[in-house]
Amino acid sequence: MLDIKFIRENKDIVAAGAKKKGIKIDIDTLIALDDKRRALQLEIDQKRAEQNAASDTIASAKSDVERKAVIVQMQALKENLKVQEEALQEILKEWRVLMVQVPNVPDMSVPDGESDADNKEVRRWSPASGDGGDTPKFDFEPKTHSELLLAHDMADYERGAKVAGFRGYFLKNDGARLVWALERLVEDRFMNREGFTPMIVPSMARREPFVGTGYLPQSEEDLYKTQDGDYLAGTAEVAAMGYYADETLEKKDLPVKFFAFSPCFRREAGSHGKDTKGIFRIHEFVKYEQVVLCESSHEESVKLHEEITGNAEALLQELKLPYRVVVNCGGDLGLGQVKKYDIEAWMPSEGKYRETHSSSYFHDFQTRRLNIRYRDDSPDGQGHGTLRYVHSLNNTALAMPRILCQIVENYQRADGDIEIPEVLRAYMGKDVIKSNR
RNA sequence: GGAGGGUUCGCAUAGUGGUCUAGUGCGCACGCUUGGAAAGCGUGUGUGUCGCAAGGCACCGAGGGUUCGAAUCCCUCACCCUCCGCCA
Repeated sequence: MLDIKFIRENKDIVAAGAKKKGIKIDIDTLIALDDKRRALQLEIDQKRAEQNAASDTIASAKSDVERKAVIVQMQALKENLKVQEEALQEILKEWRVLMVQVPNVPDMSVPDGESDADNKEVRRWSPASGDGGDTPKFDFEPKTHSELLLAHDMADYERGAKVAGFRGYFLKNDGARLVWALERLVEDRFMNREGFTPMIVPSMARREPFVGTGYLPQSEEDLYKTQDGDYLAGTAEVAAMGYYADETLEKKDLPVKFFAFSPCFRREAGSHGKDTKGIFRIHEFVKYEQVVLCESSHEESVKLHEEITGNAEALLQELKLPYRVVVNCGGDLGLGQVKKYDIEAWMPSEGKYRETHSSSYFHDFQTRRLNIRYRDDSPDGQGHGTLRYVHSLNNTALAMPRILCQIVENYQRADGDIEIPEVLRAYMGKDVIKSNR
């Protein structure tokens, strides 16, 4: 949610931002409606002032006659007031519908474009050549992750579908053990990093935090919903952001950094036919997410955005997976996002980089909806500072089992064996996953 | 699943239809006092919104209703606590 004042004062910027994101919204209609809202609110306030004054008169009236006269007057006023209040309710209803549709304004550095095809590469890394790394070459035809997992009895999709339906899966043997090894790796790395609070957060949550984070009402069809009206979250961001909803934080405690774990559920509506083989795109997975709240400053947001992006890159570098970072174009940004980097790791079987991490910042778009504030230092060093909305950011730390796709494909050998990344060997207790020759 | 109690200005409490635009205590801020501190005394002490300002309006868990007027009465919901039942 943007501040209506900001929208009124910067309607051209807001309109241009929406256009860049490819979102249709008529700002003039919203402002015209807001004019009505303001005018009506003023009239109602004046009537209420009259009513409040009369109330004192009635209470202190010397005679019943006097009292009666004012009451009759107020009865008439009340009828009038009621009509206006109902009119205001109608306007507010419409106003809110429009307000939650207004997207946040993308950063200047976000490239124009319609879809992920228009995202711009920022940098590349590969274990062979480091920065500016080339895409790796195989001297044999690389198998797909789906084939590799099956060949080593690390996954079972048929029984997955039998039990859990389309996109259902079981992970077995070294497939399951790789996930557990990765969990321990990422936990060890983030617990050695300053400032992150480890959290296990709810996956099932009320509607409010979904609206607060910007997933609702726009993406209703991407979410699973329970018969009690709760939703299953596609990311720990939802619950982690909800954690401090309606609270005021201390400036000295900022930035707040969560290392949040949760199961994730995504309906993948509209992805029919995409990535149907293997475990790249599935309905249920687990993820460690970095969620950050910081003071209300663009510079601070940018600094932390680079930091949490770097955290994810460090992990991929340790795993020695070739990757690139892209800056997402306007059309590939979510409603609330100001800027987003996707990190994509190399997928040899496809000859493409595929997304493993998504790192974005929102300014106060989410926290305005969630009502998360902090008290700023007062300008003169005395008394209270003003309350401000914190800024929010998030990035994947590690999502599983998706990362297995890139691991097994990049670490496959001509003989069919899969090497285990060096950093995982201690956790796995071996160096190689042997094929069943 | 059943029964009861609760949710008030940072904290604790008062408040059962009209001087409640919410009292008191604690805390906090500033000032006085003091050699310094404590105590004491005094003043102040939320958020949002409209307004150049003076000031107005809204907010007593949330949403509705009754009334000229609601923290207070009625309804619905959320959460917390206690007990009973069930379960781990």
